Amino acid sequence: MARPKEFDVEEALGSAMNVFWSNGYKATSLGDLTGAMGISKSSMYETFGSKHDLFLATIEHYTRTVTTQISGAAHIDAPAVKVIRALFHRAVQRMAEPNSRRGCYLNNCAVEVSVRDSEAGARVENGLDLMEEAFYSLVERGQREGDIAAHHDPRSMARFLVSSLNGILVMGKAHAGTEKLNDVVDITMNALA
Amino acid sequence: MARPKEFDVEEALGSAMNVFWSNGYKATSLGDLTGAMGISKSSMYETFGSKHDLFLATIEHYTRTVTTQISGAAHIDAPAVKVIRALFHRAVQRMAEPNSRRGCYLNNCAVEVSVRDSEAGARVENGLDLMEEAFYSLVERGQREGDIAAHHDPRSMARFLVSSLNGILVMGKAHAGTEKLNDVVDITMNALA
DNA sequence: TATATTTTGGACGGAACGGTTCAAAATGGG
DNA sequence: CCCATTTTGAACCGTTCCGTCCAAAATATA
Repeated sequence: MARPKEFDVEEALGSAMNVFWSNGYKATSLGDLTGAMGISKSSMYETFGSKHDLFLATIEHYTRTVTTQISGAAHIDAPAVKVIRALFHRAVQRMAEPNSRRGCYLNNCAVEVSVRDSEAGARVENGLDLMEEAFYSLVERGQREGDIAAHHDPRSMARFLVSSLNGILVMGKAHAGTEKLNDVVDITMNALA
Repeated sequence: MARPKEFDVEEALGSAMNVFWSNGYKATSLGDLTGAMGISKSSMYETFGSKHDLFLATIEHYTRTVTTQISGAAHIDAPAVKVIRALFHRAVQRMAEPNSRRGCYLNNCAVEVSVRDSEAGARVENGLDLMEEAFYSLVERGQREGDIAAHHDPRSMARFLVSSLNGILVMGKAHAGTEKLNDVVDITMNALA
């Protein structure tokens, strides 16, 4: 038989995503990518096709990981509102760590390329929809638990949460401190009541 | 005497800003810029110094225009909450027009370059602070008028509004429709009460 | 060992990029 | 007309970039 693949495709995808995430699409060179992925340029083209194809794959990769992450948190045995608040606080905390101030990958992609790159745009839209879906089930549970006012449309509320989270992450890119961001989180959580 | 300047510097600055706004910093070439500005490469370097210097100048230019715009709206003879709502609705409407789906320039700059370009980052931060200041006076007025609950800290509320607006604009980059965005606006406005 | 496949590194091409420089043309006031 | 200044276009440099290609080395199975 033949020589088997030596590198884990999914792991290389994650490394590439991290570079795009930190630097953006245009500012990332092939050298940056292959360096982080730990493979040669030849293998990259063989496996993923092109820089752009690789980019699209990283968006899907991110969507896969982040939605399972939120969904995982949703099944924690705690009131839904507490879970939501924890998700927001963790996001704020991330923005305070100097090496993690990258925000949401979908957010970054939406801003940098979504309008001009329809292939990337479609994947970003899909990813945000799945994020909304994850929040949707949390909102529904919060309403059943009585912590979120029943008169709210859970669909709109889920959208509001996704939008707010993205807004907070953008603010975190410009402002360093976490206090300002936590103020915003508090008001956001009050809107659920 | 000498030959006078033939092009309006402020106007050229606006044209350059529009290109950066639509394409991002990295994806914008000198040709794109000089083409839109209607001047030669030589004149551009003579007047602005470099692509990066020009970029920084456009951020300041945007801050100048957008803050005077919001401050202008703030002096309209209408309840402050109505003014705020109108500002949000206009932003949503802009995202529906195919050629205006560019979001907030400060937002775009924050996402694309703020973390790695400290010079740009400082200017973005300053711009967002001034936006917050414009909303702050609106919130204070809204509280005096009785439309915004007095127990809210106006500073935090102003931050919340800036953050929410940015979140909505990011969502608008991925999702085409305005209905979803208006849902978010409604919930945001409810948070003021 | 022979075979099939993966991986690598490097070379290469063609293009685009940012930035510099210069000479010539254009312009308006003295 | 003369002069100071602006504007232009083009040429040029060195760099970086994406993508292609290939031959050699590495590897696991039969």
